[in-house]
Amino acid sequence: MNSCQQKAMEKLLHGYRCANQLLIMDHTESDSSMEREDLAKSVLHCLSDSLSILIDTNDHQDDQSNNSSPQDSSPVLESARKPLHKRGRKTSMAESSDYHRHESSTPIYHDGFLWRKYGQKQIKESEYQRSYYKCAYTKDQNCEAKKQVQKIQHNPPLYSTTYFGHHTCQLHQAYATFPIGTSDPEEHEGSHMIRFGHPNTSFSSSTPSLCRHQNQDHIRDEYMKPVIAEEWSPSEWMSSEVAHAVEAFEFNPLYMDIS
DNA sequence: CCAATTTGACCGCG
DNA sequence: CGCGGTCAAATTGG
Repeated sequence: MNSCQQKAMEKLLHGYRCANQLLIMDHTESDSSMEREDLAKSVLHCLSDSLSILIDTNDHQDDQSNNSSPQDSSPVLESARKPLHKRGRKTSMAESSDYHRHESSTPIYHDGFLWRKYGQKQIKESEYQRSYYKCAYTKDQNCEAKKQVQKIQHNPPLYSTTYFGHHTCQLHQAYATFPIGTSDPEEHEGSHMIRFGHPNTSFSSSTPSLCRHQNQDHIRDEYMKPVIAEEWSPSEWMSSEVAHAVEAFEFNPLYMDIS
């Protein structure tokens, strides 16, 4: 499995998790509409990103077969699709493993990951502050993923969310994992599935719990709350082969074999 | 009381 | 030296 496929796979998986999270959310909670919207957007973005990756990969392969001059063998991913930053003038962070910027009319808080804020700064040219987040599992699992959220325009409102690095943590995806191989329906019936619980991971005492809500200027922060899902069966949505493949991928993305 | 956020200090880089 | 990014002590609030 090449890196582009892997990338697409990761995106799709994340989209799957977001959709799943959306599905198991407590719809009776009044203040969850924002979160639902964010998650739905995340699903769309994951799908469109995966598509773009696959399309790019395809184009790239076509280029290579038609004309055997691979102009650029570096990863074609986000940087190629998103002309947000000038090429050849990369910042040190843009050069780092993974970098993805996204703009939307509302700030993205619920993207399916759990973040912890570690700073906020007034940026020179912008009249709005920039907020710095890192994965809540940074300490626990050395997950290096970070993101920055900044309002960049007032009317119409425009927010920029920039992601750095990729998630190496396992817990963030826990809500989307499912018991595999145990197809006994009794086992799920009436059982509760907690979003951040993972069947194969024990929680350490430093496992981040869920955060509080906070209002602050235009940068409003809201985090996910634990939600208990009832009567949800993964087999409804995924064939067992796919489920196995996904599990294999999650535990060792490099060894996954799809053709 | 505990954990997450806030916020000013600090630090490395250009 | 100024800027952006990060740290960590203080603060906040459930």
